[in-house]
Amino acid sequence: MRNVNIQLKKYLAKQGLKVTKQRQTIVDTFFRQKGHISAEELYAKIAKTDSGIGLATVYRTLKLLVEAGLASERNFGDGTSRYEPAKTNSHHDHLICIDCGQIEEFENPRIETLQNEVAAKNKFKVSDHKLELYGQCADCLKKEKSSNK
Amino acid sequence: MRNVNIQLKKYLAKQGLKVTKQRQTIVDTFFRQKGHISAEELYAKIAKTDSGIGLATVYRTLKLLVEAGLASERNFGDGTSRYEPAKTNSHHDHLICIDCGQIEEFENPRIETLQNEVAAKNKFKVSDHKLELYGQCADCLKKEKSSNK
DNA sequence: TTGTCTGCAAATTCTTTGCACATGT
DNA sequence: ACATGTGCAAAGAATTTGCAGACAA
Repeated sequence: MRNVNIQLKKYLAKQGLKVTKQRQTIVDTFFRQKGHISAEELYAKIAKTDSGIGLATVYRTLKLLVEAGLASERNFGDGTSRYEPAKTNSHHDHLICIDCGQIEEFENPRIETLQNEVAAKNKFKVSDHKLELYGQCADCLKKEKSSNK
Repeated sequence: MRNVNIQLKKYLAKQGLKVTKQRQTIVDTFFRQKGHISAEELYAKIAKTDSGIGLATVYRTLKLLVEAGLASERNFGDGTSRYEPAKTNSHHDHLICIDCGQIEEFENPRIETLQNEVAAKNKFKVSDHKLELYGQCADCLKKEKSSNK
């Protein structure tokens, strides 16, 4: 996404921060993949072609992206944080398979509407939301069924 | 909750585990408060009256409760896990204030219904779900308004 | 030039584990 | 008796931070 790069540069400029080679590499790699990557995983991916970038820098850059509003941090229950590109519509949620760990996305405007109703009822001003459904995906259900025969 | 204690004892018996003084203290204290407590906080609460119970045991007991289905573990974005009594209806979700950290609960059957529809559409068998709305609570909004004058 | 960045290793924070002794069953 | 439980301190895992040199503005 060209657009993301421009937004990031704007953000950096505004904050008096610098555009460095490492940041560019990390950001490019991050946005080149679909989503839900951990700092460690991103670090490993980068290390394949671009050794010499430290894990700490990956963490620092991811945090920067979150602050800039270009990425969001999620926590799906294993001990580690995962990051994903912030979609222009942040209105998507996750189906997480507790067997294979696969993460699917979905979105449902009607749920969204109800969320806003709930917030309004509680005089809450919502800025973000997270909805996660944990269970078993179609594949794992199939496997389970055949092994239980 | 008397009931919880009985359930726990059944679980322990079934697993060949023991009912110890420490476990009783921890479990009692845990269920005596409203919810969303971290291991460390629970430990501190216990230490006030009952020193000599180790933090490790608190962690171990909380894990036990989760395994027994009597508590559930949540992660609200700060680095620590929080535990809450598993309601008989697990159908409740959270409003989290990003300013003061206050956590309110709500429940909404219609959201629930839509979640199940989404899952069915994806051939997913849901066993648990987490919905969190992050934003500012009424109090913090009020404070913000008056300080911005 | 000057303040921000970076890699590295050390430090933190949260959580788990190993071990020798204590304690339910 | 015997397996499980406990406290403590040490170990682990994930993330952050201090520092001295490197680099963008």
